[in-house]
Amino acid sequence: MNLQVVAIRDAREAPITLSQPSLSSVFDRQPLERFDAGSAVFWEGDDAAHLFQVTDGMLRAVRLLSDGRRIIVGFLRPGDLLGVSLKERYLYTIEAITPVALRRLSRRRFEEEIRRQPQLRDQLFSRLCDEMTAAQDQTVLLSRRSADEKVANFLLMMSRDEFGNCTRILDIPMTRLDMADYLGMTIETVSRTITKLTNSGIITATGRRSMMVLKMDALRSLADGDNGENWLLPTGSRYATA
Amino acid sequence: MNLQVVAIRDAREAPITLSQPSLSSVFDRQPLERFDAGSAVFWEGDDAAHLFQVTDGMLRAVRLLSDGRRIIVGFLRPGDLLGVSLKERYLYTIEAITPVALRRLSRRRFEEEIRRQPQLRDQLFSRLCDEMTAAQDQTVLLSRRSADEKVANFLLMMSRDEFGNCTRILDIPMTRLDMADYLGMTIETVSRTITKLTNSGIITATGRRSMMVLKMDALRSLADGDNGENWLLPTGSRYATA
DNA sequence: CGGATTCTTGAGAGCTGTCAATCGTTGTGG
DNA sequence: CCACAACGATTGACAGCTCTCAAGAATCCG
Repeated sequence: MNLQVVAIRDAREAPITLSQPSLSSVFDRQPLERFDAGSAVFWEGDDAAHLFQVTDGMLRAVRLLSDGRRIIVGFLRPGDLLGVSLKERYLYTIEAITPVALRRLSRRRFEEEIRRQPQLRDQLFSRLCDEMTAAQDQTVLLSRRSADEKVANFLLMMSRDEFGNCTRILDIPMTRLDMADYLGMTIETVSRTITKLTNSGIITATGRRSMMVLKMDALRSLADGDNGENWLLPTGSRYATA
Repeated sequence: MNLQVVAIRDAREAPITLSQPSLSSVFDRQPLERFDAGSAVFWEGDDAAHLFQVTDGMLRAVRLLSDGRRIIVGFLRPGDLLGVSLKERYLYTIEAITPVALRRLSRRRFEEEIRRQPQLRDQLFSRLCDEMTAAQDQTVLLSRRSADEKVANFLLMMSRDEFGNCTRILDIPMTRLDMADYLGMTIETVSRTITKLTNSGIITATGRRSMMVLKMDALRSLADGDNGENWLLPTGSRYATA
């Protein structure tokens, strides 16, 4: 569920034959570059001279508003492409949340490859369309959903690995502030919501930055906004809404 | 500020030479089709068999969530293309707000034209990128801004004509519900906010569905979230925040 | 161990949503 | 031309949710 130009997730469904190069394959020969946690790969406003493919680790795409508000446009994981744009300058800052490994390609060379291989252009185009519908969904999530729904959706997003499979054990490398700035909330509300989910037995903390989903169904129905069935407090049910 | 695949606004900056056909020129020979206000051009889930270019009037792109919530993804004006997608089915319903005139092209023919003229593909690609950054801005607008800021931004959007020029006289053909579902608010809050803007002398109603901007600067600073300078109540200033 | 950072928790206020009543306009039919 | 219904818009009262401000707890790192 990455946003827009932020990250173009490569197709993983179809096995790639040698005669049908994939978008990510153009990065294959590039050397690995490593960035420490907290360091920036590029800054908003920089000359958009390179594209990167994430090989390992997690990053965040950050935008700063004129009034100082900070917005996280998306999180990036292995397989994502970043820096795809037809603009002259990057529209957001990319920062490493964990130590990361990337492969870099100059924009010039990337565009050459795209030009040389029309299939790549089709792939890119198709990926852009997918990203846009994802952006639409994110817009809906942010504008019309409660804190519970937002956090539930976020946890579900984190529960999917890079291949789309669903795991019960979540690795949450980002801080509460990152989550808040991604979901359009404050860190306090994020914290309170997670506490509520924990108290209701839907999730349990297994470490400082990891947790486990105990009731995946409950989490899913929360994420969809099915608030009718009081999921909170199996006994006592102070919050009964029926 | 149209969203994503919803509407692809054609380039208007550069004059188009005959040897450099524009995206919209492929529609030029198509006959005009007219739709009454309130009627639908196509429905969410329909086979995405056609593309349309808006010639006259205003439309809305609507999505319905599983729980019944209604979301307006964008408004469409003359010059906009709609139905652009690589998906099999339309992702939203298009309804005419006013009487509209459209030109229709089958998707097959549109794709043929795109294939035949690589420049068109470039234009389309570039337009998609623009729309995605617009979608990003819309996401920010919805997630992190107050009712005042949302409405101010909406009015500014409506104050721009199809060529990007700014007018003081606004034509607002859509209902409060449309605005509410676009901005992620309720009709009551929309109404209250507009009343507040009117009382503060920033806008004034000139008709049932039209208004005039009296203080464009104030509207702009509101839209940007500059809430520090108490714009409300020129005298009395109950709302002083300094 | 001590400081810095992050996270949690609490109390209170403000904003927006909900419910409900009223007003104004539009359109229809007598 | 007026009465009336239908619809949209406005306004009010109230509740609930989220933010703000603040303090304290937990964790990390030197």
